[in-house]
Amino acid sequence: MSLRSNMDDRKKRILQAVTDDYINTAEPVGSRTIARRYDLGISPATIRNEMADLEESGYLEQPHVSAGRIPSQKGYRFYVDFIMQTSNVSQKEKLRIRRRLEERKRELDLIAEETARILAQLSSYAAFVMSPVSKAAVLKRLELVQIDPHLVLVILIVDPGFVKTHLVVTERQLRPEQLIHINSYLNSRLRDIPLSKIGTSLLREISAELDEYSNFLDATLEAIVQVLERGHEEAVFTDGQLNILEQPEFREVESAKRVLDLLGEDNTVSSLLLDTMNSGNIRIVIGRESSHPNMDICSVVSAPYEVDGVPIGAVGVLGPTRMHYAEVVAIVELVAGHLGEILSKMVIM
Amino acid sequence: MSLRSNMDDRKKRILQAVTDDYINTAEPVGSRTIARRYDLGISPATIRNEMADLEESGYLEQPHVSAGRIPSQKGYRFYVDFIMQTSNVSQKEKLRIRRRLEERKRELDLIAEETARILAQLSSYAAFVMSPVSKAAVLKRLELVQIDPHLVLVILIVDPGFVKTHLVVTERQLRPEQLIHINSYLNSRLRDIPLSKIGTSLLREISAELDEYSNFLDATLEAIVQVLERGHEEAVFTDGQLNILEQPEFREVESAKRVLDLLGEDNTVSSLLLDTMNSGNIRIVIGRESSHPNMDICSVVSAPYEVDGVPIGAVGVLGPTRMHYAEVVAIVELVAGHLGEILSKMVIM
DNA sequence: GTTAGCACTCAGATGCATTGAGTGCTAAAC
DNA sequence: GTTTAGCACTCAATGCATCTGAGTGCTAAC
Repeated sequence: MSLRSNMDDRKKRILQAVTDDYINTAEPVGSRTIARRYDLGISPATIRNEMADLEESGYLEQPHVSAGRIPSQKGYRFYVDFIMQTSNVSQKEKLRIRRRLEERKRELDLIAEETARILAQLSSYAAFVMSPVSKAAVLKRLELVQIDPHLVLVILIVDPGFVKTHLVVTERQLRPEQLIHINSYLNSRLRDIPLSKIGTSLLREISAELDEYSNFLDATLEAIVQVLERGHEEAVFTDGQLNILEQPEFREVESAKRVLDLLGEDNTVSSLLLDTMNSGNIRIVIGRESSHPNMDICSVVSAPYEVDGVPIGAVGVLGPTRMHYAEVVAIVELVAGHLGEILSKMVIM
Repeated sequence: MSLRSNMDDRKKRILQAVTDDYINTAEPVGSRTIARRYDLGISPATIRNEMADLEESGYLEQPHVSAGRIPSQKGYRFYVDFIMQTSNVSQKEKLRIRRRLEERKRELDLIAEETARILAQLSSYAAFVMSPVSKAAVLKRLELVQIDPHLVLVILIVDPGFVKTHLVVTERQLRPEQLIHINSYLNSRLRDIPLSKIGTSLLREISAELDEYSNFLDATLEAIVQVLERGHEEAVFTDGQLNILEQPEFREVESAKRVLDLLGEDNTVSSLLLDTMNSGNIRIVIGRESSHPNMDICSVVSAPYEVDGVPIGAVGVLGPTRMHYAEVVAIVELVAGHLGEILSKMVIM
């Protein structure tokens, strides 16, 4: 008998090799594979013997006798506790993640997103909603409200559009009369300016003019840019991709892939919705009627939504050509109608 | 030759029967099926003849010679244009939809939701995030800001917590001094009250005390309830279910179903995350180590996130037992860390 | 014009042989 | 004692042939 412990170094390396390989390939790992892929300096036969030991002590198992080995639950546990070392994420990656977490979505997008979710649930197919396009929107007014000695709430009133708010932390404490001064100055410079014209250059100009407050202003103005910048590009929100997979025609992985890829391509869906918006009517596209090759097994029902009689966006449902058209048409029309109404109510008179 | 048009009434009814049946069953429809299920008063043989005609004129097609018929694209088009009548949605249903569209999510939930999305993307598995639990939160201050003669912005400052804003449309126009009066009165009644105590009954009381403004108050107070009411129940947000399906172990529809159902059950996931939160440490649960039967083919990596050193929630990733543990552990830790930091910054000092 | 009867077709299920990846065991080599 | 080559053995996966049954089209009777 050897004095080796139950789990010597070589066994560890083999367990690691099996686990790593299986994690990557999802195929049972044989002794030859390990001998080839991992430079352990031992022959397949030796590895076989070790693997047999590892199986006996419960770290590996065999799906069937002539397959390779896979880690057992105990094997994974050992791997996690004693073998693996957590990979470290690059600094750049960390920053990117941080930034994404800090990003806030604009109100309009939230509504579009929620609408997509509702539509998907109601229809049991995939749904998408294009958020409103508002080309001619102007900044109607801007209001600064002191929440706290170091905290100011920026309120932006956009017409035709919405009220947006944003919190800004101030380094230096501002007195109320200072805030009022800044507030009225900003209004005099920004009132009735189209959002598309409010870029970094204009704001930098303003910051220079009011340079005594530049410290506070920079943060505020940056917030304004952030809120407004994305205000005039349309975005499409999708939901219910999972519903698609419930449909028997998409049982086969390939056909499901084709459809999901389709939904992934932004411009396909968004150009379809733009068409619908411009047409001003509910539209049903069946299979190859669409120009898109991958759409031959799908149908789409889409409808525009309007504010003050003007179409400003569109919603749609995608399902198999074998779709519950009657039901879906009713739902799409209903949701488009409601969405238009809700948006009209949010518009400042 | 008959004088009948290309598409007489009986053909229409048969096309309708085939389409309806196929929409519901996803199986090619045979003549016997139609004779049995739809009361057309004709025998299968007659239906066969009609179906042969419909196929010749392109409305139906056969996947293969000994299968039933299915509608062609042209068939669906005819069905949509001339046969189907859009079903109407019940009044009750309409209201329900309307209400869901009008609901707004609270800021905290949005952050949790976005975090889940990021985590799912980074890990390529399914991700979930429990939104922060804040049992002892109190209403620190309440601010009313006139945006417009008929529009008031309600600002709620919660400690420890967040700033929430809500727009209220006022029927009657309020003078600035009236608003200030209401504002200070509301503050005197609500300041430092735990959110859990601010219920409809307290607010109704206040409304009665200030009954000259009750019209405006009712809307405002309702908004407050809406914003705060759900403030102290934890919610779990999930994302990346689709990623799960990409894993080869979940190719089989049944096993995928099991996992997706698991993710659907709120309390399974949330109790797991609560455990993690209370443990205060990153946790790896492998296969049957969990008590849940359907989890035997999955692993979960979860970590708490903290504000001021106190765990207030948790995030997690679910994948097959064959999971990239090293990578996922790093990602989960990173995201939990960032989330805690971001939330601390949102807290009012 | 409608229907019953019947021969015919073909996808899908079932059963059986073949193949090959991978094992465990034995005995030789180190 | 440990490692390795050789070999018989196992069994999932694959390919192939057969069987079954749903559904058709055609013909002839009603």
